[in-house]
Amino acid sequence: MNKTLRQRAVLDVLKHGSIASQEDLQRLLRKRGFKVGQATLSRDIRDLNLSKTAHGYALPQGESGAGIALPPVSRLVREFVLDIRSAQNQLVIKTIVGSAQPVAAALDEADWSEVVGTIAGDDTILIVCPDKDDARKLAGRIEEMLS
Amino acid sequence: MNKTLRQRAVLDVLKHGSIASQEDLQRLLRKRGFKVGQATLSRDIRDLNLSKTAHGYALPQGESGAGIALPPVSRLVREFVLDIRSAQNQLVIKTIVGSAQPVAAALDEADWSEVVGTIAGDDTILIVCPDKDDARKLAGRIEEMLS
DNA sequence: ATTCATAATGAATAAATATTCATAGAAATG
DNA sequence: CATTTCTATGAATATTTATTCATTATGAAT
Repeated sequence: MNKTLRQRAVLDVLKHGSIASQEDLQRLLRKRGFKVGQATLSRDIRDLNLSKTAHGYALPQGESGAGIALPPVSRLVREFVLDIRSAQNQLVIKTIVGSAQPVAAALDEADWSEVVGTIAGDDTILIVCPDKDDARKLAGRIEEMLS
Repeated sequence: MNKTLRQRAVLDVLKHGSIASQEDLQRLLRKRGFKVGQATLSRDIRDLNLSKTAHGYALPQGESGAGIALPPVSRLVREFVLDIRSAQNQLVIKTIVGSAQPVAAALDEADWSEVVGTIAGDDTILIVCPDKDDARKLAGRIEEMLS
């Protein structure tokens, strides 16, 4: 039961390919480890203000970037991140199992200058920063979110 | 059987209120004299690139103003306008019966500087222009479309 | 005008989506 | 801890939308 992560995944899926139906979406989400019913997706789509066009579901127009009512990254971090360590220009983040992927995606999307790129396994994220200072700065920022 | 006018009417209806379903749309179109089945509306919606949001059908985003694939005003004029006369700063246009309203709406939307406003009955449109010259100019332009 | 092709359409139906109803799990409250 | 509330969810279902299959108009070409 994890609405937050799932809805982020929905948006992410949308960015990649075009989704013709909720059944499609259901299949793609299952690949990412989200096993949900069609009814729930119908609700997610409403919550995220997606619209259905002849070519599939689309992000809402006006809004900058993505969904209107998205919980902020900080909420994700607080909920799923267990530990943060920096080493050189890198950051290693431990999450509860299964959440690394989506949390990494969210951090990516946050589009912070300190983040060059991320790689996520099952419960570990590696973030590459431009340099040592950025890594520490980013670690600090994320740690604050944990409080 | 009049796809062109009907699709314009669909867009016009959209501008006014929000349409939650094709059944809604069907009802509103009937009021305007278009009697069509749901299947046809489903097709119109596809043709016009409308999208369905949580708050009803909406115009496509990117495009300027309205629908992408709309037949031009000229096509409407050629098909439905029978006669044009100018008098002072006014223009009187005769159409085949029942088409005056939608043709007038289309002329309105064309947003030409010569058109101050329009009033349409059943088979007659009155267009008010800023002055005599404009009326003649507009008459000329519309007459050309008839060829 | 007759024939042929194409487009538009509705009825019936298939497919997709939204909603209702019931349940289970969290979070708050006493 | 027990109780109450609230949220998220799925299964079943209702509603809505898309498509299929004929059928009828419209137009072009001879």
